[in-house]
Parts: sequence; C-alpha cells; structure tokens
Amino acid sequence: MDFRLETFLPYRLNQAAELVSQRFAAQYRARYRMTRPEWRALAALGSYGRMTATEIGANSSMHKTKVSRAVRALEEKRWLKRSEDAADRRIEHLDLTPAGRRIYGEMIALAHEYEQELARLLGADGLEQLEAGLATIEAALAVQPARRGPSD
Amino acid sequence: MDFRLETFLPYRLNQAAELVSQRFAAQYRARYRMTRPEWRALAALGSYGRMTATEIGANSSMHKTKVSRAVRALEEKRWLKRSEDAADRRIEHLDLTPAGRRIYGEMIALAHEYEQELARLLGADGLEQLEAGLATIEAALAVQPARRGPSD
DNA sequence: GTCAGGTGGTTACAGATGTAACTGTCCATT
DNA sequence: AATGGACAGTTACATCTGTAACCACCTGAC
Repeated sequence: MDFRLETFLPYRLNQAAELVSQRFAAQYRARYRMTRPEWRALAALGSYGRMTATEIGANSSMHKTKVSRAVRALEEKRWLKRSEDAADRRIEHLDLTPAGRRIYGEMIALAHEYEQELARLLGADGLEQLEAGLATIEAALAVQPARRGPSD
Repeated sequence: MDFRLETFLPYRLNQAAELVSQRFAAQYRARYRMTRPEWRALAALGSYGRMTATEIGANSSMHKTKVSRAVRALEEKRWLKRSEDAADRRIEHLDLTPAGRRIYGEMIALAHEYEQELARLLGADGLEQLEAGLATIEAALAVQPARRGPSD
C-alpha cells in the first residue's frame, strides 16, 4: 500500500499542466473573453495563415466539434472569416481578419513573456530536461495508427 | 511571428498530460466505470484511510463539488460509506468498504504497472529530470496564499 | 451516369464542470 | 441565551465537452 496520488506521474503531469495553463488562460479569458479552444484556433491561424477546420484540429489536437465551435466564436468576434473552396465545396478556408491578426499579435507577445518567465523559473537546463521528457512522452504515446488484425 | 503552438510549453504540458492520463483513465473507465474524480477520491481514501470530503479535495486538488459528486458515485457503487462525526455534525467521515478496498488494491496494481511502463519509456534519468521539472513548476506556481493588501 | 463509401463540417443530446447560492452546524462575542 | 460570521457539504444553473447522428459534397468503381 505504498501508493500516493501526489507522486503518481499522470496526476503530477495534470497538476503541472493545470498550473501552467491556468495562469496563461487567465490572461486571454480576462482580456479577450477567449476560451482555450478559441485561443488555440487563433494561434494556429495566426502562425500558419489560411487553414481549414480539419487542419486546425490536426495542428492543435482538438476534436472537430471543439474546432467547429471555436471557429464560430471567432467568427462572431469578427476575428476570422470563412471562404469557400472553389473546387471542393465541403471545405471552408479560414483566415484571420485584420482585427484577428491584431489580437494574435498581442497574444503572442504575452505568450513570449510567459515563456520567458517559465524559463527563468526552470532554468535553462531544467527547461531543456522538461522538454526532453515531454518529447519522449509525445513520441511514445502519440496516437498510434489503428491496429488492424484478422478480426476486423 | 515565430510563435508555434506546438512548442508552447503550456500546450505541450497539456498534451503530454492528456496522453499519459487518458491511457490510464481508459483502464478504470472500462473496468470499473469510474470517472477521474472517483478514481482520485478512491485513491486518496485507499492510501490515507478515513478522510473527510474537504480533506480529499485538498489532497487531490479537486473542487468541492467534484468531490461531493465523486463521493456520491462511490457510495452508490457501495465502495465507500459515510459516518457522522460525533462532535461536529457538519463533518462526514468517509471510509472505503471492503469492496472499495478490493478495487483500490486492483487499481494500485495497475498504477504501478503503468508507472513502470512510463519509467521504461523515459529511462531512469529521463524520469528523474521530468519529475524535477514538475516539482519546480509545482513549487513556483502552486496556489499562493491570497494577497492581502490595504484595500481588502 | 450512378451509386457506395468516404470526407468536411454542424448539431442534438447527454454527461461533466464551476459558480453561486443554499442548508445545517459550529463557535466567539455579547 | 442570542447572534453574526465561518465552515462542511449539496444543489440549481449555465457552460463546456464528446458521441453519434446528420447533411452536403466528392470520388472511384462499375
């Protein structure tokens, strides 16, 4: 019976992620009334330019319904606009409006500041080691292609 | 404009936490129809014995409504029972039933296996470095005591 | 051409969550 | 004894989320 939740890696990772995210989220929630899915979609569009909803989902690991709702919210804020694809009418291309790009610029400035604060906290080595750990996890546990066996 | 969500620490931490948690959560969801708050409450009670709902919340960083609901769910599963405090009738003491302890035992076996799997994945050094990073984050960002100034 | 199956995206629904308000209880002050 | 916080725990409500079903459209096999 030597188990302690406080030392269980999944729990600790969640705690750390919560702590780190919440503090940043507090900024965009308060300043721009943005949710996390909206921030992620904005960030994706801001850094890559025109994308489709599916691409945003792939880039920021969001479920397609989350993307759909985030896109609508950003559209209502007039921070992005949709345009139809000439060749395939299922597809919508999404672009930030000038207002959206302005917010994006402000947000990445905040993001950089925050990253620097975290870097100071962790130290250069600490940050590097933490990121190495995260990379290992990502590589090892990332969504594996579906197993196909004789039975399906 | 050199910002990429994929390299933003809060995002990466969330991703890693999701990956690591989901895989473990899949087990208790499938085997025992347990939610994460229920698993956390079970784990707290299993490792510390009799606790109150407030103590569970403090130990496992859960909002009191989450604890309240998890406790009810575990009670309905007959894995815990409540008993009133003789001296203070606001308080409920919570104990696992024998059935609850059995499930707890099975769960910590799974937890240990999973920890070992993660340890193999990360290597002894990697694990240590990752945990050091998490500890720094916890220490630096943990809920600070409320600031008290002249104005409040 | 047509039709089956797949894809991009939305939505109805059910479950999970946090905020705020609530109940019941305790305790310190009077 | 009475009363005004403070605290343990629950609940109503609004919001967010994922699942599954759905629509519109595309494509390849025939």
